[in-house]
Formats: sequence, structure tokens, C-alpha cells
Amino acid sequence: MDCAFNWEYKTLINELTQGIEHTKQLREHFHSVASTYENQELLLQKILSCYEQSLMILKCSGSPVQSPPALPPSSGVIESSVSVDGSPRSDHKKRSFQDHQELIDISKKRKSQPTWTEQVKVSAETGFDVPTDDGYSWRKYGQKDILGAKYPRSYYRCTYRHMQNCWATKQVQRSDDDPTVFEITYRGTHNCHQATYSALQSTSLAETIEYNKQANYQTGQCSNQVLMNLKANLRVDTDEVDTNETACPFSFPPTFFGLTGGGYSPSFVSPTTPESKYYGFGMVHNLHHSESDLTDIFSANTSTTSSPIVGEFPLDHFELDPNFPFNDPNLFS
DNA sequence: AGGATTTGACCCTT
DNA sequence: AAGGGTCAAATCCT
Repeated sequence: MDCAFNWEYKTLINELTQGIEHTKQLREHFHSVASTYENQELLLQKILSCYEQSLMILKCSGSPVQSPPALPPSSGVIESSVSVDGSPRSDHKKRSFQDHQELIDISKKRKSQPTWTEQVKVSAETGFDVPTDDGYSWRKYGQKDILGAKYPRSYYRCTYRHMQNCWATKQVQRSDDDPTVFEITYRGTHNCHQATYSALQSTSLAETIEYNKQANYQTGQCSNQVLMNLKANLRVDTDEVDTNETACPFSFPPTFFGLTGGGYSPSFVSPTTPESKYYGFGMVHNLHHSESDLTDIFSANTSTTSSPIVGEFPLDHFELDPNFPFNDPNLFS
């Protein structure tokens, strides 16, 4: 059976089921004295979102996601401080053909990574400082003056790049027009262990609408990426999917689906957050990714399947930290 | 001492 | 060739 269709079908069912569940909850809220307007509004948004997602899936079903090509032999080795033959990487001039080919693969991979931006406004409370805590642990690896920009651009990569082969990066650029606004460009998706926490947060909170409105409905376009985003964040059973070829081990930061910083509890933000300031503000998401890149995305992410850490997030099958706050009544509300 | 950040140099893309 | 992205040695911080 066609994997993409299979997944779309399941996602659709899942969306509609969730819509029913939310509607039931809303009905209960109507009969509850304790129910607040905000809660009801939130449920309404959830329901609307389910309908919108379902519609989107139906619209997109005309352009099914293609199965990814087999990985090139070298793509499993993404990057290391030494080359294949063990020589130091700094010796670029003597790079072998194999190394060169490897770099090309890496380049392709990076280029095809899903990319989206957030505009984050900081406030006086945060000291107008760089918004660093988005639920993930980042390490700064570069800073660069950009032509025509007043402020330098900072480059961050996932702290667990080498430990867990997580290739997510982000760029932080302060806005020229409004220095309190930071444009954060995320590239690639986390497949490190912290992604599990964050993905769970994203599903535990209802503010998943903002992203979709801003990034997808706004453009009126139907991207396969959207489907993959859904796949990464919804409770879809992907058991029947061949994980070697078509699994989409994506998980997006908690803000990716419009989750605002104030929406999730700092108590379980990131396992380790060196840059531990907490920011809460509205964000605008803007996904930009070409559909033609999809096959590369699959390739890029399937290359991580050999890793012991799996970023894929079908909630039915994930592994959880035993300390995870399941008892939190708001967790799955 | 080990990890994080800074920063100049290098590489790749356009 | 220019500009952006990344690397890695040097430096800083805890």
C-alpha cells in the first residue's frame, strides 16, 4: 500500500477523531460552572484546527508524498572532525575524492533541510537579550556580520550534534527596524533526545493553530512539508511504515506549531539548557521549504535511523522519561 | 579541567 | 567575486 496515502488517511482519521474529542470536551465545558471563556475558546480553536488540518490533508492528497530514494552509501557518515581516512579535517587541500563526495552529500542534505522562521519580540523583562531558550539546548558556533544588516547574525547548532547526531541549527538575527525583535531561523529538525520532550509539549498544548495559520493557510499553498509536520506532531501510528525508507523522524521545537514560550512549563523545558533564560512572547512562524526538497529531507532524516536516539514521534510508541509529569492535568488537555 | 563562546579563516553557493 | 555558513583554534567561563 502506498505509504504516503496510508499516512494521510490515518492522519485524516486522527484529525477528525481529535475534532470529535475536542467537541465533546467543549460540550462538557458548556455544562461546567468552572469552565472559563478562555478554556472554551481554546477548545474551539482546537476543533477548528482539526477541521483545517483535515481539509488540508484532503486538498494535499492530490500530490502524494514521494517515497525517498535510497541513501547514498556515504550519507550515513554526516560529519566528523576527521576525514574518512582518519586524517585531520583541517587538511582540506589533501581531501580525497571520497571526502569531497561526502561534503557534497552533506551540502545537499543541509540545503534540503526544512527551514522556518520565527519572529520573537523580547521585552524589558528579558533585558532585551537574545531569546535563546526555545526548549532546546543550543551551542553557538559562529557569528557573522551580514551585509546591509545592522546587527550580526548568530549561528547555533544543537548541543547534541555529535552525541546524538542531531543536525538542527538555528540562526538568530536582530531586526534592523525593531531591535526588540529577533528573527530566528530554524534549519533541520531535532532528532536528539530533547526532541521527545519538546514534541510532547507541542502536542500537550493547544496552541497549534498559530503556526498553521501563519505558515500555511496564509499562503494558501499546500505543501507536503505540512503533511510531514503533521506526521511529526500528531498521534499517528506509523507502525506499518517502513522506517528504513519512509519514516519521517521529524520533531519540531515547541514553538514550531505556534506554541508560545509562555505556554509550556519551564520545569520541563530542556533537559539541559545552558542558555537558561525564559522568554514568553508571541511568535510568527513562516515555513519556507520547497517541495522538491522533500526527497532529500527524507534521506537526511533517514540517515539518523542508525542512531540509538529516534526523533520520530508517534506518541503511541515513544519512550518516555520515567520522571515525565504525566500527572499534570493540563498535559493532554 | 572541561565545556561554551569568540573570531578569523576557509568553503560553498550564487 | 561576493556573501553567507561553518570550522576550529584561541579564549573565556564555571
